[in-house]
Amino acid sequence: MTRNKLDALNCSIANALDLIGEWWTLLILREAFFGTRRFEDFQQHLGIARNILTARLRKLCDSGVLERVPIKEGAKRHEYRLTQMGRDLQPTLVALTQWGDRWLHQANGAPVKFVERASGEEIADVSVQTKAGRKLEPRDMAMIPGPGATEETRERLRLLRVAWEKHNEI
Amino acid sequence: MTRNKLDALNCSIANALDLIGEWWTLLILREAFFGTRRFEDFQQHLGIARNILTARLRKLCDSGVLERVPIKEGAKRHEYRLTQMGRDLQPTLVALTQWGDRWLHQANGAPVKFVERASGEEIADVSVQTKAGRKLEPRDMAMIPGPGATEETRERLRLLRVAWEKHNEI
DNA sequence: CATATTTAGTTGCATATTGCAACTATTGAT
DNA sequence: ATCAATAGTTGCAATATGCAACTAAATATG
Repeated sequence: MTRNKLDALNCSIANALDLIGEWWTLLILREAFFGTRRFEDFQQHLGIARNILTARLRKLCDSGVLERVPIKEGAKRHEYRLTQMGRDLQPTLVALTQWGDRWLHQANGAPVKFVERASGEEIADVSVQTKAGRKLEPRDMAMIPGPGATEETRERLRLLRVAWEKHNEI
Repeated sequence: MTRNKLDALNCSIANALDLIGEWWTLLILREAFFGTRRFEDFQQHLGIARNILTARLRKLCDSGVLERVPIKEGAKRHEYRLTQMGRDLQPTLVALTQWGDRWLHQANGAPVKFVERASGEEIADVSVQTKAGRKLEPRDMAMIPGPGATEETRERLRLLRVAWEKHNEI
């Protein structure tokens, strides 16, 4: 995709994918969560082409997901670190990992388990919840226009609601 | 990426992205959550090339994320519907949407709001939690080898733990 | 029932993206 | 001062995507 008419979609997923939806990008970010910081390490762990890695790291830095900082005070070499914006992708990455674990079984089960650092206790499945913490299944969740909705988005959501009232299903 | 050496990564994100990480795929799934079911509707709403849409829908059906069912009893035409496997991507998609809303501001705010259908109450931010429902920040979460971990994965996680003990940060 | 119009693709070709491998310029180590 | 490692860049081949025209079957219309 050359995501050119992207704005027309009026969709935060489209905007997000424009930044982090390219080939390799989420794997680079997974590596970053794994503690990888250096160009050579990303390259070797992932087996990604060097020119592509260059392009992806640049884009991630430009957009603020990673930052390029000196290895140590005053050094000329640098490393790539997650910013708050990058760390904030954690729920997305964990949700995607759990989905993969659940539906795309590795031969012997999940390669990696997520635990609370302090207790060692395994974390819960990432889920959509009310503010009170009640879990919501897809059918219990609805979409309504937000402040940035275009007229087209409003119309589509209206049609969606009408269709729901007929079928009561996704 | 021709994700060929993908297994070597021993990573559920890599496996998941192999299925749903291609250009357009997550946008097609967003459309499906929006209620879109027919080829022409996907094509028109997204503005995707028809041959690519064909390829993506086929792959999603083959892998069980969507299913191809007759429009109505006995009809020859069919539509594409989310399976349980597909609906199970909801937390991932909502998390990604919220990330986009938070960090990639549309001109006027979020285009779409997610609410509980019954109450109309806005949902919470998707987050990583303990089983007891305590919210975990990235620094409070750790990764340990799961049953499917390769020796290489184990070694990397060990190094990650060592590095953590030195720096206490991601 | 015959014909027109939708629908759901397929095909061929132009363009863009990615992979690969060799090359280069610094940096840091000895 | 020399050398190896690091972090890229460059050029070209292989893939993937975009675009527009074409097609066949299914449904709608008169």
